[in-house]
Parts: sequence; structure tokens; C-alpha cells
Amino acid sequence: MTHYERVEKVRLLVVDDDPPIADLVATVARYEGWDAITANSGEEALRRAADFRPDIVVLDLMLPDVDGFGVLDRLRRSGTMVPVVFLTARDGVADRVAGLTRGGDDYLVKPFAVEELMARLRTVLRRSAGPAFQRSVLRVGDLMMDEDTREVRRGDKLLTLTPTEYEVLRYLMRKSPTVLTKAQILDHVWEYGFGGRSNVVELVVSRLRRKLDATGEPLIHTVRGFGYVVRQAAE
Amino acid sequence: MTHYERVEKVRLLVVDDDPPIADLVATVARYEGWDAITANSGEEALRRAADFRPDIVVLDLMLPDVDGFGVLDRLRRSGTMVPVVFLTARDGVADRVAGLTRGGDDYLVKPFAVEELMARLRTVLRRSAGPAFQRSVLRVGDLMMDEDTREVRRGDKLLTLTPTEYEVLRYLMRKSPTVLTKAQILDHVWEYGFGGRSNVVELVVSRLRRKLDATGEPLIHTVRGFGYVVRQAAE
DNA sequence: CGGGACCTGTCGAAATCCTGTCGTACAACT
DNA sequence: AGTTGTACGACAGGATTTCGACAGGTCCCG
Repeated sequence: MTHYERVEKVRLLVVDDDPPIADLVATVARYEGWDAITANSGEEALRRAADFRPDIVVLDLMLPDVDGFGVLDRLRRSGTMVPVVFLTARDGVADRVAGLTRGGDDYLVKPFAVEELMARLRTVLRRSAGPAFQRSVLRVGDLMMDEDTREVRRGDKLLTLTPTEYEVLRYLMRKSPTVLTKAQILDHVWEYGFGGRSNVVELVVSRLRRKLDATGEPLIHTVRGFGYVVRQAAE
Repeated sequence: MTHYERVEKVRLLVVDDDPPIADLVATVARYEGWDAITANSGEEALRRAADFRPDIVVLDLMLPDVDGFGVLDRLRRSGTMVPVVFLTARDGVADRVAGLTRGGDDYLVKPFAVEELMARLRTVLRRSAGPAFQRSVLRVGDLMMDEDTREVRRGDKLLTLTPTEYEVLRYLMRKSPTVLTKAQILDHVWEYGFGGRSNVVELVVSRLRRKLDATGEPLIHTVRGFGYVVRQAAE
């Protein structure tokens, strides 16, 4: 029987011993309007968590001092129930983490795509914050994306998107009507460290267009020399 | 974050001397929209129960100080009729009998699967809620699952499911039309501590399909690269 | 106890689908 | 027209999914 208050910004604590990674996440979160701070060790994480009282934590499992599990344990012991999203290396540890997601927390394998991390953070927040679990639906014109059912519709027409197409479209819709450069799309939707000097983005956009601009007026617009937007009337 | 109304939520007290386990249960319950607190010893449990006035209690039988039965006795003596679900170790066969004869409402053997625990808690709550005991039936299209009789039907056809199949299907139906990842299914339906990096989920889904998608249109859908959903084909 | 039926998870192989690279045709701007 | 940026067909390597076959376990019944 809790009462939740209105809070201005989501507070995020990012814990990763690799500063570039921690910063990357924090930066993206700030850009989303969140309050984000970083910690590069377990001790620091616990210290900063105490003052900062984050709403959510991103926690790398491989830390120099206390490891991720230890941090979680001590966080919990200190009475906080903050939801946590774990980061793990591609191999081994993933198994051990698995058990943790049961609670509703989540985890991602490195290297991850920034947008995917943000999407999971939003999901975890949404679920842990509210008693009534409300759907998350994005709309642009008659284009609709339901993030729970992963259903995408243009009008009544149900579209079947591949994972990559889905992610690119979600990013475009979420930022609509902002124009995004191909580099931004690449940086957010593909795993960090993706070597692609190629034209993947153009490719995926092309495939997307075929699927959703087949019916009705185009919603994905090219801004020559810059990037793409999803929006209704292109002036 | 967001503003939520004050809502009557189920209040759950989880008593287990192993913090990760207590935490696991509490977290899952919260994600179901419940209010959950934990206690790691008998004394603490009694203390917290007094303020918190839980609607239901999950009680490990092996506690450091007072044991589970002691806690139950003292709870009862203090006048509360709150329903209790016991947790016991796998070997304690004697515990089971004793547990039920000594006033517990149900029990579960460790390690358990979180979905099963939640299902039992819901059942106990439903029963204790009042004499007006209504059945719990899940429906998706012409697929029906009666959680009391464990009857599953597709149309008129009665299906015979194995325990694992039943649990997987229940989880899918309960969350329908949300798409669930294989990891989520594994984490919720299998016992915590199950190391399976295998393809059991795919296997069980395959077996389920043979049984319930034999008749009529498919209800279990694959979302490639993501997971599975149960829902009626959206045109 | 012993036999048998059933349940579960592992393995592997085949089928299917997804993705990024290349290359060329096309479009837009000067 | 020249130059630069964009669209997208085609292809091959990979990744994912499906499911048959099998073996260890469990439980029940005689």
C-alpha cells in the first residue's frame, strides 16, 4: 500500500570499471533527461548509491574489488530495493546471472546496443514503479508500435519486422520528429564497437520502407546529407 | 517519476534466512504489483508482521532463532489468521506433513520455481478471501486453462499436458499477449538454480505446439530472435 | 522389489530466416 | 553534365529455430 510521488528525473547509477563504458551509458541517459552518475568500483558504487538514492542501477558484474553480486547483496542488505540491470561478458557468468532476472531485474550481454539497454531500463522502471503495469505504445501518424507485444501496425496492417528493423524503427519513432544521422542510428542501435563502415543503416531503412511505406504516404523521410526522420507530413 | 494513485495491494511478508531467496520472492511479488517486505529471522518476522499486517506470509521452516512453526504459533497467538505458505528443504519429508497439520495453508519444496510459488500464493489468497471462492480460469482465444482443475482445453478438445508443459503454458497465457524471451520463461518456470544453457524452452514449446496447435490456427507464435507469445493471430 | 510407462533434458542435423557486403542504378544538388 | 549521396537487388555466411532420437530419472502398479 505504497504511495508513489512524482519525481522530476529518473536517477541512474552506472557501475562499470571501464570508464568509457560507464560514461557512454551515463551520457545517453542524460540525453534522455535522466540524472546519471557513474562509479568504477564496487566500493565507490555503494558509497555513491547511499547519497544519490538511484531509481535504477546498471551494474557490471566484473568489478575490481567487490564483484557485482557482492554489490547487489550489500545494496539489498542496506534496505534498498532498487531495480538492477546487469552487464556481463558474453561468456560464462551469464548463467549465474540468469537467476537474478527472475526477480524482474534484467541483464544484458556486452557488447550491447545502447538503445537496447535504455529500452530495458525503461521497462524495468515501468514495471517496478507502478502497481498497474501499463503498456508502452509509440505512435507516429497511423504507425503504431507496442513494445510489450512487439506488434507494429500501419493502419490495420500488421507488419512483421526482424529484430534489427524493429530496433531501428523504435529508435526513429521514439525520437520522432527529430532527424537522426546515420551515425547516430548506427551508434545507438548497433552494439558499441561495431566496425561497420558500411551502409547498413541505409539498407535497413530501405527494408523498413518496403514494409511500412508500402501502404499510404511515406513516413520515413530522407534528409539528404544528414539522415532520416519518421514523421507524418514532410512539410 | 510518475504519479500513481493509492491502491490496495496485497501485502506479502517473506521470511527466509537466506537474503537472496527472500529477495527473489519479494521482487517477483512486487513486479506483480504487490507490496512485499522481507525478514531474515523469526524475531524479525514477528516484529515486522506486527506493523506491516501482511495479507499472506511465506515462511521458511529453517530459521536461525525461532523456527518456522514457532513463528506461526506466535503469529496465531497474537490473533492473526493470516495465511501462511511454508518453504522447506527438499529432504525434510517429515516437515511436509507436520507443516500442513500445524496450520500452514500450503508448502513448497526448495528449490522452487517462482511462477509456481506465485500461483500457490494466489490460490491461497483466493481461498482465504472469502467463501465466495471463484475459479481462476485463463483464456486466450478458444484456449482455456482452469487453474483449479488443471484442465486445459482447445475448443472442446481436452488436452493432456505434462507438468512442465502446463507451467510453461500457464506463464505464457498469464502474460499474454506480451512476448516473453526464452530467458524469462526459463527463469520463471524452472527452479531457481537451474543451470540450463540449453534449449529446453524451445523443446517444451515444440511439444506444446504439437498438442494444442494441432487443432485450428496456431496460438503459440515465435518472435524470431526474441521469444514466444500466446495470442490469437492478429489478422 | 521389478517392470514399465512416462517425463525431461541433451544432442545434433536440417530448414529457415537474418544480416552485412558489394555493386550498380538512380537522384539530388551545383 | 559532373559530383556526391542514396536506394536497393543479389548473395553468402551466420544465426536461430524446429524437432527427431535417445538416455537417465521418477513414479506407479503388480
